[in-house]
Amino acid sequence: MAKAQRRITALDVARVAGVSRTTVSYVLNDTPSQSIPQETRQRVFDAVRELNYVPLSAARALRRGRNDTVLLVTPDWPLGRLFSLGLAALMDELEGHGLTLLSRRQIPGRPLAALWREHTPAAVIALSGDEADEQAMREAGIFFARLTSSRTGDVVPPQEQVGGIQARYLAAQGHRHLGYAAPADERFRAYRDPRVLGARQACRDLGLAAPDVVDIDLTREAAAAAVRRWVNRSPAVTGVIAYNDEYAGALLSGLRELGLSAPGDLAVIGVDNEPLGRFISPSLTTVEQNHEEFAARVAQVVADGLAGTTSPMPPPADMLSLVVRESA
Amino acid sequence: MAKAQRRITALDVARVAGVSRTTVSYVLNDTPSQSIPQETRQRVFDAVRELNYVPLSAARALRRGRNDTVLLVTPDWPLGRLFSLGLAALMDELEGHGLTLLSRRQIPGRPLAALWREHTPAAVIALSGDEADEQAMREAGIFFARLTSSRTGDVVPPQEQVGGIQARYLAAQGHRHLGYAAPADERFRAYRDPRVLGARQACRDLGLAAPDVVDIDLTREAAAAAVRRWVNRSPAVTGVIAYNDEYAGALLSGLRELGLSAPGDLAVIGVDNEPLGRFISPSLTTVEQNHEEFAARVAQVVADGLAGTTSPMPPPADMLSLVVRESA
DNA sequence: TTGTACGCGTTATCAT
DNA sequence: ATGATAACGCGTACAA
Repeated sequence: MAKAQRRITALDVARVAGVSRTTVSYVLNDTPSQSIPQETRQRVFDAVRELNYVPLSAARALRRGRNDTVLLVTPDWPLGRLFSLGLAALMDELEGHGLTLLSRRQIPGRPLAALWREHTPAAVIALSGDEADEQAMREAGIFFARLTSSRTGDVVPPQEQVGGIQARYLAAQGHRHLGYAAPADERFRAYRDPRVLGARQACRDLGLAAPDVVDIDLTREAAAAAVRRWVNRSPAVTGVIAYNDEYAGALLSGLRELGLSAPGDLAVIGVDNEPLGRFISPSLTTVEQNHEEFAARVAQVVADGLAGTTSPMPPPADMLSLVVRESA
Repeated sequence: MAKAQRRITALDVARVAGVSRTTVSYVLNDTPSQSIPQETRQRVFDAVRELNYVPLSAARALRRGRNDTVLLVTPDWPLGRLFSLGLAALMDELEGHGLTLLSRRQIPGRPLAALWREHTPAAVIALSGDEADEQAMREAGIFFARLTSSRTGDVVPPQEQVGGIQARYLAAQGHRHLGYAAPADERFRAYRDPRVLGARQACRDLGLAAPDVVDIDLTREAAAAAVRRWVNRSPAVTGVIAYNDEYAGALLSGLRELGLSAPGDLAVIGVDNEPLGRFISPSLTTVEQNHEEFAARVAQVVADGLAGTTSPMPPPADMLSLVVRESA
């Protein structure tokens, strides 16, 4: 039985390759200030393969002062669908850039600094962040990507735009009086408020009355009640913006219960392009947030930031697409 | 302007607290073999707070030979919905145990060892793994959690059980001749095959004929064609198992196109409990895989494994629940 | 071109 | 009960 065997270090590689440990390091990091003959390099590579040597990230990090990782700081409220699904994609994208994603939850009281001081990542991704935090990280040489920022532009699609797209589409279909089915659940505030705001702004820009916002629970009964309110209103609401496809589904269900249908009696538009939306009747018109595109964009911003390249950062609206079907 | 300031180390804490570095380390890790007077401990804690000291994980890892991280090795085929959604939850759960999740994609050619040798995690989570890999990790003192294992029992719900539950439910509703709507897309093989197998086994156990498996694309037309085949068969198929809710939705849509309906003409049961399933008509009967429970279970297994506790590992079937609605 | 030597911050062994 | 000191593996200035 083999005794618990020692780790294979760069020194072992050096011995096998018949060079010094320094040379191994130079070759593996191809240090620009050193020129190693090709033959020597090959000997090192051969030894690496033979020994299955892999550098210990902890030692690298200790020495270089930073890890080849990206720290994702997640908020304490529940992540939306865009984020949950984008997470796996983000990991892949970053790995393509030689980076490993690790994530920690943001504790409201605790300062952000505690997290990156502990992990010393190459970059930090956060939904939002103090000016002070950002400054401190800059000084520490850590690239900081803030996903939502009113000043520098967002990486994440501004939720205002989501509401705006919905409102404009309904208006384009001839609807003059809109409703908004918003979640009563407080936990969705972070998404709900900007979406409602965006819809309201779009209506104002279009010269329409502000949408009639109704907070509903996610039940057919609550949805039916809202529908009744809208159709009986005068002037009647003819198009309604749903917070997401789930709420849109509830509205469709409520309409059926009342013997009404979309889009004739009430047009409905959702958000998220849930898989079932295309198979229901009427099929659901919706706004899709492409989470893979989202992940790719975030990864690109980080990679560019680390490379010192000024990230092009095209408008995030590209990540939003309108999926027109039958319900509106 | 402050010059790029030095890191705050345990030595700084020691100086402020008026003790030695060693004592600081003892207090912070409360080393069992040492008993430090309460007053000294407090002085150390105060100094830590005052200086906002946070231990550098890289240095810890280098010295202790392992990180406080869990390495998730993901397969190279696309992760299912259970996994994608469970990922965020898994991160949270592990953080609750003082662990940080980091993930790397499994490269088919590359040995698993390259990954954990580099990161030296406390534990590794993988979908599957060599016997040799497992052995090597055991020797290296790394806990290995294999999510699917035919021998030791799975952490992830066996997909065979999913198919079994679906088949048994339909049988309990009186259906004697079943169909299975499977994805034609090759990328779903890893889930598709065990689910079909489970359904087939359940049918055999129940004395039913094997389900008529039809591979379909995710379109209404393909679904309608399959439906036509089933209802015209003799004996007619009266209940059909869908690979997931999306395929179930396609079937429902196909039924409508043919002027038929569920469950009267053909009962349909799905998998995943997609959000829209409860609002469509007929509402969708389905098997739910609770991804949060899944994440919690995985985290528990890892935490128990690290603590040396023998994990209780109750049957993963708890993670599956039947959601009975109208469609079957 | 290659080798020697030091330090990164922490934990653990051994004295005191 | 506390302190001095030696590793952990790697990168790099400097010497040869």
